[in-house]
Amino acid sequence: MPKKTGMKKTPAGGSKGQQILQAAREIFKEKGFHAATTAEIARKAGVAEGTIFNYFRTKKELLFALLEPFNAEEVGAFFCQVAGETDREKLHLFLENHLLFVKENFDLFRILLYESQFHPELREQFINKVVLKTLEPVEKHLSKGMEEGVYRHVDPSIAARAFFGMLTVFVAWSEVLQADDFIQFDEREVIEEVIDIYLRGIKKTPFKR
Amino acid sequence: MPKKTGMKKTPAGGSKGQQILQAAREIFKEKGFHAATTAEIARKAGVAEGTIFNYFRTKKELLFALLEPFNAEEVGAFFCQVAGETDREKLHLFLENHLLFVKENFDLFRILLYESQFHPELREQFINKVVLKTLEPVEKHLSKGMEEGVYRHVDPSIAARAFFGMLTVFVAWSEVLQADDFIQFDEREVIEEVIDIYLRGIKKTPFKR
Amino acid sequence: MPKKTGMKKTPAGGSKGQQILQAAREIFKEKGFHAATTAEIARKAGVAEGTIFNYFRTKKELLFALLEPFNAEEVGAFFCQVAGETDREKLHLFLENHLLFVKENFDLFRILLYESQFHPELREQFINKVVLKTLEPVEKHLSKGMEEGVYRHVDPSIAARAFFGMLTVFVAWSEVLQADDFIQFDEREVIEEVIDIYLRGIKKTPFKR
Amino acid sequence: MPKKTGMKKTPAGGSKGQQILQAAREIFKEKGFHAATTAEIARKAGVAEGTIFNYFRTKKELLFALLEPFNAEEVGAFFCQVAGETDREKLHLFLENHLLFVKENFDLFRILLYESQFHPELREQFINKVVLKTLEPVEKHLSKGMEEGVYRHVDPSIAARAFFGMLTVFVAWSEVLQADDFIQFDEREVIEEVIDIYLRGIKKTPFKR
DNA sequence: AATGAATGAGAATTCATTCAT
DNA sequence: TATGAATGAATTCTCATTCAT
Repeated sequence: MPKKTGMKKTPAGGSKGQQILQAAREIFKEKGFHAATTAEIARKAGVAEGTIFNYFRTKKELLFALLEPFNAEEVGAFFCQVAGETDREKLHLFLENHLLFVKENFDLFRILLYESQFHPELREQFINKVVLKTLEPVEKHLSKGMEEGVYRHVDPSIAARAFFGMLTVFVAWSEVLQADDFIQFDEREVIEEVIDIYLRGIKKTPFKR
Repeated sequence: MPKKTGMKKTPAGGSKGQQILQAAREIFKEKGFHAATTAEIARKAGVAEGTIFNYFRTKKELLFALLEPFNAEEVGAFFCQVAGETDREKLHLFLENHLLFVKENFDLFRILLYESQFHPELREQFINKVVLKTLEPVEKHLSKGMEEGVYRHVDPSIAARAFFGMLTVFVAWSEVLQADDFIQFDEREVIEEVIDIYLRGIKKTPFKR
Repeated sequence: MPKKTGMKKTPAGGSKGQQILQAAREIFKEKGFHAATTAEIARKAGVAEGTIFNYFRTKKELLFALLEPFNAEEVGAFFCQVAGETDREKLHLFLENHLLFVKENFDLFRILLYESQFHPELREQFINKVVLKTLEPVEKHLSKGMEEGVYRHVDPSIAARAFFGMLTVFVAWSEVLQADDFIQFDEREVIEEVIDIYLRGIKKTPFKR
Repeated sequence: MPKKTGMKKTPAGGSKGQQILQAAREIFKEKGFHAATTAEIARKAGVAEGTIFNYFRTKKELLFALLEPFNAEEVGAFFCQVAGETDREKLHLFLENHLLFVKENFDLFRILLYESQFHPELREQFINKVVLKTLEPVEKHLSKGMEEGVYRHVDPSIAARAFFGMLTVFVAWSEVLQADDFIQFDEREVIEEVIDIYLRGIKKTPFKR
C-alpha cells in the first residue's frame, strides 16, 4: 500500500491527483479553505473521500499543492513575452499580462494570500514563485530606462510595486470587494489612464504623447 | 500619533462587551475567523464562554460588530482633516492618514475583507463605511484640481483608486506578505516617491517641484 | 433574603408567583416542558429570570406546582354536581362535565401525562388528584345502578373507565392529534351517540329510549 | 405471540443503522425525545456519536425514521386478518390485535404523539399511517353490519372511535399512568366486558348472547 | 424581594482522517 | 489502488441556576 506518492506526479490532467487538485481549487474558491470540506472536494473530483488522502497527506497539503503550478520559469516566461516597441507599449503589455495572469488565478491568490498568514512556508513560496517573479521584469525595465535616460531616477523596487499597485487596486475592487455594482470600470480605460499617469510620472522629460 | 483613529467610543474600556470584542479581534487576527474558537476568545476576554453569547447572538455577529467602530462620519472626518497648502502637501496628508488608518486597522481589514466574500452584508458595509469614505476626499480633491486647471483631465474614480493602490501595495507587502525580510521599505521614502510619480502624472503643466 | 416561600402561597391572581405559574403553563403548552425556557417564562410573566427561582427552586418544581390547583375536593365537587333525574341525564352530565373539565385543562394534562413518565411523584399525584377523582362518581353511579337492578352486573372499574374512554378518544382526536381537518366531530352528537351505545350496553333490560 | 408485528424489514438486524434506530427507540422511551442525548444513543448502539449522523442527518430525523416501519399496507393488513365468524368474534379479534399492536409499539406511540405536537409532518404521518389505518376496518365492519341490519344505525366514525377508546383507556392506564399498582386489570376480562357493552350498545335487536 | 449579568456544564453536529476490505 | 464507513475530538450555542447588588 503505497503511501502518498507525493503531489507532483500524476501530471496528466485527467489523473485522480489532478482531478482532486482541480476540485479543491474550485471548492476553496467557493467556500474558502476552512469551510471547504474534503467530502465536497471528493464529490466534485469524482473520487472517494479516502482517495484524497492517498494523494495528499492532509487537507493543508492539498492547499500547498495548489502553488505547484507556479513554477519560477513559467511565471517569468509569461512576463518576458512583452516585446513592445515604445515604453508605453511595453508597460501596456506588462499590465495586460498582469491583469490576465491575476484574473486567471485570482481565486487561488486570494486563498493563498489569506492562508499564508497562518502558514509561513506558504507565504515564502508565494512571494518567491509569484510576487517577485512578477515584479522582476518591470524592475529591470525601469532600471534599463533610467540607465538610458528615459526615466527619472526612482527606486525601481518602489516604482515597480507602485506600478502594479495602481492596477491591482482595480482587480481587488471587482474581485475582492465585488464592488462592480457600485462602480464598474472599463478595463481598457483603466489601463490607459494608469499608464498615462504612470509614464508621465516617471518619464524624464515633460511628458508628451 | 493619534491613538484609536477612526474608532468609536469604547465607553467603558473594561465592560464585558468591550473585553469580548477586543479579545475577538486579537484572536481573529491571530487565527482567522474560522480557526478562532469562542472558547479561546472567552479565555482571552476573561469571561465564561456563555457570556459571549449574552452580548453577541452568534460568532458571526461578533465579527460584524467589529465593523461598528467604522462610522461613516468618523472615517470621513478623519480624511477631511487634510489641510495642507499645496497639492503636494495635501496628497502627503492623505497618504499619511491613509497609512496610519490602514495600519492601525489592518488586522481587522484583512479579516473583514476575507470574510466579506462569504457574507454579502459585511461586504456592503465595509465598502460603504470604509472604502468609499476613504476614496471620497481624494476624488473630490482631484475634481476640484481639474476644475481649477491644476490637474489634467482624468477620471477621478480611476485616479483616486490608482493613487491609493500605489501605496496600499506597500502595506500589503509588509502586512499581508510580511515580506519585510525580502525588502524593507522606508515609509517616508515610499510616500515621497509615490507622490512624486503621481503628481507628475496628473499635473497639467510639465511637472516642476 | 427569604428563600422560596413555597409555591402554594401567593394565592392572589396577580401575585408574582401566580404570574409565573400562569406564564409557565402557557409556555409549557406551547413548547412542551423541555423546550420551554425559563427566560421565556420570565418574559411572559413580566418578571426577571432570577425571580422565578425565588418562588420555585427548579424548573421541575414549577412543573409540579401546576398540579396544585387540582385539589381532591374541587375535582370531586366538580363531578358531584351531576343532579340529573334519569340515568341518561346523569351520564349526560358526567360526560359534559368531563369534557368541559378535560378541555379546560388539556394543555396541562398533556404535559403532566408526558412528564409523569419521568417523574413518579408527578404521576402519583396526577392519578390521585385527577384521574381517580374523575372516575369515582361514575363508579359509584354504576354500583348503585347495579344494586338497584337498573344496570347489568359489570365490573364498575372497567365499565367506568370504558365510559370515559369512549369520550376521551374524541378529545384526543382534536387536541392531541389535532385531526379536526381529517374529520370534525360535533360534540353534541358524539355525546348522544356515546351515551346511546353505553346505556344500551349496560342497561339490564332490552334498551328502550 | 407474533414478534415485531407491523414492523418493517430490519434487513440485517445488526446493521449500524438498525442498531442506532433500536437504541434511539429505547433511549427515547426511557428519557423522552428531548432528554435523550445522541451520546447516550450512540453508547447504547455501540457506535461512535458521529456515526449516528452518517445515518440520520439530525436527531429529529432519527425520530421520524421510527415511523417508517408503519407502512400503510402492513398496518392495514394486520387489521384485516380478522376472520372471525360471529360479530363478537370479529370484534374480539379487532380488539386483541389492537391491543397487541398498541402494546408492542406503545413506547413509540407515546413519543410520536407527544412530539407530533411540535412537528406537523410527524402528526400527519402518524394519523395516516397508524390511526386511520387502524380505524378503517372497524368502520367498514360497522357499515356492513348496519347495511345487513345487524347493527343499529350509528355514525361509524363515531362508533369506531368509541370502540377503540373503550379499550385504549386501559392501555393508557397501565402504560401511560403506569397505574397497575392502583388497580391491575385482567386483559381478557376487560376485552370481554368491553365487547359485551359495545355489542349490546350497537346491536339492533335486544341483545342476546 | 427583585433583579439580570454571569456562569459553565452539556447538547447536537461537523469533519479531517483512518483503515479494513 | 480505491473505497467509504466509522471515528471522536472539537465547535458553536443553549439554558437552568446562582448571586452580588
